Amino acid sequence: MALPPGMLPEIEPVSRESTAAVIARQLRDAIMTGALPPGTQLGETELAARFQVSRGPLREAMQHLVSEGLLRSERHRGLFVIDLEPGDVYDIYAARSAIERAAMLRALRGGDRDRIADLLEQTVAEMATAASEDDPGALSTADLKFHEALINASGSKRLVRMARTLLIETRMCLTALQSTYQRVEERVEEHTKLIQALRDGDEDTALTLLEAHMEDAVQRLAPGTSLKDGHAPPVPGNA
Amino acid sequence: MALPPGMLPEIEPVSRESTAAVIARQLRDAIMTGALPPGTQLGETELAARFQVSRGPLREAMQHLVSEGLLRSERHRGLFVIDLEPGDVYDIYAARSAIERAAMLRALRGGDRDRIADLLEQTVAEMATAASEDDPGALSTADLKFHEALINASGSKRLVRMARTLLIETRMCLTALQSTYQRVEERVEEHTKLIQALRDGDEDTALTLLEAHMEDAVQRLAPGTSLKDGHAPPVPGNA
DNA sequence: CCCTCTAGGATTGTCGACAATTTGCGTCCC
DNA sequence: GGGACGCAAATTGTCGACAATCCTAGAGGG
Repeated sequence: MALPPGMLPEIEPVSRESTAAVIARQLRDAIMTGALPPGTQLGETELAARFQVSRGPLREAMQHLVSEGLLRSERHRGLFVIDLEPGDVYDIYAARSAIERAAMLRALRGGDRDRIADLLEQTVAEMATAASEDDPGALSTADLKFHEALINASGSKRLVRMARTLLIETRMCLTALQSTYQRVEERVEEHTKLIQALRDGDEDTALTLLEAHMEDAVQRLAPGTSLKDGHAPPVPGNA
Repeated sequence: MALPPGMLPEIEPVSRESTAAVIARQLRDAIMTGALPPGTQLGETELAARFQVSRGPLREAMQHLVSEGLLRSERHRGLFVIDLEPGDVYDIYAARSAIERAAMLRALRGGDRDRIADLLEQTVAEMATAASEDDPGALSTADLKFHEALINASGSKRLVRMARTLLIETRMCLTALQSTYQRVEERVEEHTKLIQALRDGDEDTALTLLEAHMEDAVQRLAPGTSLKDGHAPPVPGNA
């Protein structure tokens, strides 16, 4: 209490994060960016050696990722990075559509629309920067950040929690099918229009644009499917 | 291959579930039903002794529940059952509204509406039975089963995954505030109308009814809040 | 030549013990 | 008597080793 407030802002224990959390985050990033391609088997012993920790904390990290849906565990067989099938692309975007629609609604009605819009515009600026530097990875990251910010702005703990995995999976989709075939200006434009509708408090437009945004993405990543159908086609196959 | 197909249906390894999964499920049920009240501290050593397992698998189970949001972990302090604040009730139902709306949409458009409706009617029958036996616990369970069935019927892995925790939290709400103050007939009636709208393929009615259903529940459990507002009031406080 | 059975290797699942950290209480000094 | 310091108990975090289980490769028999 002898310390004057304002100094040493946010002093925190030297190790704020648990070891397992650190490992989980690193693996998450590796999966997200494609450093660990889908289907890869993760050996506990090998990873424990690489991270310089025993198998205990590592197992905890793995379990965490399993329950998040990023890893698939086969008993007595091993852990594998999930591989996204065409149907999953549909499923991910359908779920995202539900979550982000709700987040948008809360942002629209919860007040502070301008503040939220400002935050979002910041991420769009990042997108523009990444686009001008021709860095597709950074572009995708900024894109995701936009949606993450939107959901955070909803103020709903549970929407945020549920969206975390979805956004990672989205990133996996974008990494796997890196050819987005979309002009960057168009991509930025969609987000900008979304912000404008939010700023205006125009619910119908905002929700419609959001839906269209998702629909666009699905049709780009998994041609032939549409969110408007109730179910994804069983398996497009390898035709 | 010597066994004729059709016999011994679904023979499975003696231990199909991992130890941690069994423990997690048991704790989940205990939390759900209120046997472990919110705020309870769970000591690893004590639980390990009770379950007759070492702390390893038990820790895994705990971690699982933490990442599901049912337990709150404080580093070097212990694990506690989450306690739901008034704002959480709002948050839970807002999230449920988003998920179930999406599920309903997929059920409506995905075909097999009649089959789904039949499944749902089965759970409503369970509700009626529980009501006639004046068993509020069973009534809540059947109620949850209705919504679980609806979400399962959507066929979306991710909607199902996200809903799991939400439904458990809902059960916690119902247990904590057991006085529902709602006539059982009314409760059954709401679900029945929902099914009818689904059967008819009447999207507008179904979605509206669903929204109203959630709104009703929120106003009953957390009076003074409404899903129509963007944010829950910061904290109703103890006025 | 194909199928079956068996032995080996490798991986996960489980356990008990040790180390690190936090909290609460008792003591000491002012 | 009040406050700060320090010790001790309890709890979690971590580790290495052992046991159980599963896949694979190879030999043997039909």
